[in-house]
Amino acid sequence: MSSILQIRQPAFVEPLSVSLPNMRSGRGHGEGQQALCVEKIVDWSSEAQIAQLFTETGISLTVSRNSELFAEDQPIDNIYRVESGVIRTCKLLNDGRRQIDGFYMAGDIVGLEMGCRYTYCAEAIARSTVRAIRMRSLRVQVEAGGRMASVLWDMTARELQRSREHILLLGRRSATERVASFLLSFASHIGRPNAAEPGGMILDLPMSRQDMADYLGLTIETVSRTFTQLEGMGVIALLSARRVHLSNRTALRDLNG
Amino acid sequence: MSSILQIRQPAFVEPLSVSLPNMRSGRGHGEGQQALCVEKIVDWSSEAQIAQLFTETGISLTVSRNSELFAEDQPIDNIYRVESGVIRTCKLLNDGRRQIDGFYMAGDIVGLEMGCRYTYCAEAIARSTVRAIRMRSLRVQVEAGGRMASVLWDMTARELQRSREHILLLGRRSATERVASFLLSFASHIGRPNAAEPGGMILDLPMSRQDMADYLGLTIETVSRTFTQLEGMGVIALLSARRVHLSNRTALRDLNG
DNA sequence: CGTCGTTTTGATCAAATTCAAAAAGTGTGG
DNA sequence: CCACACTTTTTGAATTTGATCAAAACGACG
Repeated sequence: MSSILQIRQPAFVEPLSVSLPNMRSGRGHGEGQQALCVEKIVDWSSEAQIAQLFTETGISLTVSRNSELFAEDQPIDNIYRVESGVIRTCKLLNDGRRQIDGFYMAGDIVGLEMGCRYTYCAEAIARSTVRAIRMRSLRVQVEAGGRMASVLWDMTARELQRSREHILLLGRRSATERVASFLLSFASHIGRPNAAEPGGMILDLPMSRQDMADYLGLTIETVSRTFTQLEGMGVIALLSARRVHLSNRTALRDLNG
Repeated sequence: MSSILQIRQPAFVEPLSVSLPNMRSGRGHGEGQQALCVEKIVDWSSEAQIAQLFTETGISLTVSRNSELFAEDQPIDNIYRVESGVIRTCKLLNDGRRQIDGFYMAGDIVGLEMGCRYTYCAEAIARSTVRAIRMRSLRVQVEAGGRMASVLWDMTARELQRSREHILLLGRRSATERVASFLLSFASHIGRPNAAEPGGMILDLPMSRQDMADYLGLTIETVSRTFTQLEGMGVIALLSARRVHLSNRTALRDLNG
């Protein structure tokens, strides 16, 4: 029943072999004070601490467009922090159907998994640079306790939260709502949360329609049609295929369900 | 566009007020040895450790059918371990659409969140008992390091993994695949992974069709139709609405995509 | 300028939803 | 034990949303 006959050829993806020398973990940091409970504000001190850890003890790598950082089922060796470019993580079904879990940009952490093997793969959407550190060293740090243990836990929990938002989107939102929601969350992810830039803001989308479709659980055609539909409604303007002007942020927010 | 006019009345849910006295966190446990990397095997020692923590320092609560353990946006106070019954966690859209994230049964942990407020709610599907411990005390334990820090990180990561599987299901699987997948994963969650019980196994589903639909991103009608369709294919047998005989586990596995 | 990959648009199709109603199950009180 | 009210589940018919198939438009690049 409902067998998918047409198999989309997955984009050719270069494997990337990474081998890092063993390294000692960075020195443990002292007693961290309890995280302040300010809602919706990113905890910059932990962000900085993570950044420092990767910059000091991480190894820099360049991943070219469409090559993979790691593959599904590959033993987990490293964890990565994106320095530039964009990484997508995704899962594949045997018939080629693809689901993208997320897009990771400068400052984001990719590969935060605890099992023995990655359960999804990570590929570069555009030429990217990342810093890698050994997963093993993170584990040691966590067991050592202190601020770092709680920061890593926190990061994982935040990822889980994002993931649940994604579940809601895929399970219960219409195509229009999905695209609207995507534009808004990408805009805020890019680091321009809701600054009321007068006249709206311009968004450069680094990913293809196929990537958006695979993230949103739709087809390219539907994504494309929804964009033109939103343009017709005066909510966005398409400066070019990948350059969108969010003219009416409020309307967009209303559309998102 | 695509406005949902008909608003499903969300099932009436009793609020539950829980207030626990402050408690001291359990004593820190000593140096844990590195977790063995045996794939797909549940780490029973950490499971036992968590169980012990909740049993020793947790407060027991009973939640009646359809009453809530905690609500979305409520400040995070406790974290819970299910002792009996079934808890569902879900998110609501303002027009009443609901998405269920997961079903939690004996031994499962509910409410593992790091922000200030819950981002989803938890309700009992059937009368359940849970043990609650203060989130604050867990944080202290994590910062203290040791085995517990890594166990909690691990649990959160495992939840994230489950969540990504759910994303794949909602984004890229057909109705039939979703139901097949649900039956299999529920069967293994219930603790009977793939024991080749000759003649198949009987599964008692504690949740309504509405709950399954809201978990699978479908409607009750589609779930019901899919069940009868699977029965017609000889893959399952419906002993009663909530009692399913998985006659052909292999076929079910093939259906799941 | 021609080629190749991406995006848009159009026409048709199918899967799942919606609307509607019958059937089955549950619990209550006589 | 049965009658009655009420909820859940199943089934049917019509409708809708988004998918599929097909082709044209667009853009980047040699």
